[in-house]
Amino acid sequence: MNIPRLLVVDDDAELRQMLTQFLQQNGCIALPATNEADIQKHLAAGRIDLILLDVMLGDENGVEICARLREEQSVPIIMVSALSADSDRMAGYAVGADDYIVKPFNTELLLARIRAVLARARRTSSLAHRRQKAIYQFAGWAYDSKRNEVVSPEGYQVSLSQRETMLLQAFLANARIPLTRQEIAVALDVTGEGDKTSDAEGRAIDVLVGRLRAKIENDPKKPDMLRTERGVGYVFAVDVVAEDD
Amino acid sequence: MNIPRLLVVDDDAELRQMLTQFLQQNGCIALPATNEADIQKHLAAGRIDLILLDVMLGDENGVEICARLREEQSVPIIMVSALSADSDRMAGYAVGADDYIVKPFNTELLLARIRAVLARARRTSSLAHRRQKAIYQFAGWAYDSKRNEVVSPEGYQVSLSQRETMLLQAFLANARIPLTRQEIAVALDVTGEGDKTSDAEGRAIDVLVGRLRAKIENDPKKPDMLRTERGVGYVFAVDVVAEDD
DNA sequence: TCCCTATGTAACACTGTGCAACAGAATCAA
DNA sequence: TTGATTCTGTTGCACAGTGTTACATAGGGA
Repeated sequence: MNIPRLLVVDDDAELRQMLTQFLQQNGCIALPATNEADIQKHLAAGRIDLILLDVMLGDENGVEICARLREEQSVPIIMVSALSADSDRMAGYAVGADDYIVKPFNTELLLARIRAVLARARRTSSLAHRRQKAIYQFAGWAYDSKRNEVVSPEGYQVSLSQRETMLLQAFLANARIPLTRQEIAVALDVTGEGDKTSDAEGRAIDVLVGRLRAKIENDPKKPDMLRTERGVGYVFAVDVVAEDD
Repeated sequence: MNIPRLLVVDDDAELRQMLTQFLQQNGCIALPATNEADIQKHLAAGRIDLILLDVMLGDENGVEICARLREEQSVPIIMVSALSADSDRMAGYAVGADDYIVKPFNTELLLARIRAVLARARRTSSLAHRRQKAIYQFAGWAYDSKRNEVVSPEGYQVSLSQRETMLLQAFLANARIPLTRQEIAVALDVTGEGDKTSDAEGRAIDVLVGRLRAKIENDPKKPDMLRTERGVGYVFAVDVVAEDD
């Protein structure tokens, strides 16, 4: 198992220093950050397993930052705050924080919660770091990722374009989980370079989904597997069996 | 979007009753349990999205149960306890609890944390143990939650919109229990992000009910199943049988 | 009976989605 | 290189899903 990489976001230099040091001593890689721009930089630069986010960041607001991060990332976030009022905690949870810790906190407790969140993320980890399986089967279909072939239940071979293949892979890896256009765009943008929003804004995703439907749905007009979740995105609504090679 | 199914584990009958009722009123399906055997039974019987686990269970110990569950299941667990000492919380997190709530707790906060954990699980979960009741039968009708199809007694297939489906699910989960508009609005807004009152204030619910009636009632003018409870809300006045897949 | 309130619902407006048609980019064959 | 073919994003339009509004109607008490 890899050493966890944490991002410590706090505008109080002393506390930040203390926290990073403490975490380093406890087997983590702790990177300091002071504002949203910092966070984005780190996220772009490399893997971050968890963000420790202070709610009060001078002129920025941790809750808002958390909400924005959630829109595009699924990196776990623990909010840290001096505010213990229920309404504050609820605000934290509402924007998708994974946990909420009130200052001053017992450092051991902090570690325990970090471990809990990391363990959960690992247990359920999604798109990114998952071992590549070779053959996927779903609803009679088979997709061989090695040969990049798709075979229908009747035995016909269907050829998918590169883009369609990537889309199918994204769905196979997230069977039964609704994906937003935003998420799909990110999944399709493997380089991580391009402007992730560009795809999601237009209708490119819709059209692409339509094209995939045309190839793998029995009746593309009434999608059975690749369903629309209005106002959300799309779900691959079948069970997928993945086999090692 | 499915209605979350929670398991409320507590040996105090009164508290258990209060909790399940509160959760039902807030758009969840809440199932009561008193001990580990109960939990195992429910897990084996059908889909459970989250377990609310009291730490003190008479002669059993919630922390140990949690640890055992963690070994084989990845179902999210929120521990509930009267103990607030840091060491106790750490014990909870150490065995893999997703959250830890101290009694007495604000019920709104409880809801917020349940939503947070559910949202997290939904975002990332990929494991396939979403074994759920697949088919509901009522008054000759059948609703297949897997294919999301409704079939009339005569065998005609009826297609419901997403919203209508959610409404039907809410009624199926609360057959014979009158639901207020407020409760229905909450059930339709499982994510809890939107303003829950918005739906209930206007006539949106009424219109939606009308549309569902138009599709599943024999004579929509004289509703047989989906009855109006004047001054209260609506009741689904038929018995519902749920079958495993 | 009248009156007031709750409910039913048609009509409308707004938004999200499906998709055909088009155009530029990429790939391939010769 | 040229021309054909395939891939892929964009655009525009039709339509479906859903909430709102306005008005009709039903219930129930005085």
